[in-house]
Amino acid sequence: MIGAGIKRGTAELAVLSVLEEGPLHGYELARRIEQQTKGALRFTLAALYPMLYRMEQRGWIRGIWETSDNGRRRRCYRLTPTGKKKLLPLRQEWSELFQALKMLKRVSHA
Amino acid sequence: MIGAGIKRGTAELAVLSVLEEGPLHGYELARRIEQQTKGALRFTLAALYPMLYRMEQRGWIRGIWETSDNGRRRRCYRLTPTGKKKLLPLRQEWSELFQALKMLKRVSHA
DNA sequence: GTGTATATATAAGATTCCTATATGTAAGGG
DNA sequence: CCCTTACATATAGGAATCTTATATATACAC
Repeated sequence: MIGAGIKRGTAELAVLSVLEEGPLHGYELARRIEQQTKGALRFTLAALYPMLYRMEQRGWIRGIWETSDNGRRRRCYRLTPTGKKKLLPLRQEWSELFQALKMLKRVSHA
Repeated sequence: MIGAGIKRGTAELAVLSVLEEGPLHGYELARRIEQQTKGALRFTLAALYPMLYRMEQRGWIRGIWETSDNGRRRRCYRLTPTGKKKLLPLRQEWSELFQALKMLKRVSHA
């Protein structure tokens, strides 16, 4: 059975997927998600920051403060080994959900 | 852009999809969703009933009280024309979401 | 010095889903 | 006749996620 969290957790998968490419800070993360999905998936920063805290507390990501070239202070997040291990089962859960919805569609058209 | 409701609204699509096959009451509805998705998608009745009220208030479904052969009182819901019209765009939204998540996956594997 | 882009943060609110609980009928076994 | 299981609807309390709105602060261009 698909867990309860999965149905809402689009942001979780999106963050993990983007961080898989490399470390990033929140502001850029939001832009990448939007760009890579061609604007289809979009998160406000107000939704993202609390999400990043939660994921850090779970040990999926780790953030460190750094100063960029322009002298701006920002928090750079990277995937932890634990977070990396979560990606595959998370994607499988999503895949299950998609298949389940397809089944409902198929039956109703039979 | 994908609307906010879509990411959580699995139950909504499931209910509409199953009701598309024909009128049903809540209890049976829950069983059909579980059966047709082979147990992958499952909703408790406590989650379903409030959902049915909301959908009725929006005019997507309409429920009427009836007495079954065994003499049990139950509320039978059927899709309204408005509800039927919502199904296609809802499925398109879901499709968009799936594609968006696939894009994130594809990029991260490039 | 004013605006725009960068960057993080919190508060208040809505929505959806869950567990737990309550109510009541019908059918079958012991 | 009592107990359990299946049928059937309903509400309360709580958790999680996402939204809008707001606050703060720096860098750069005009």
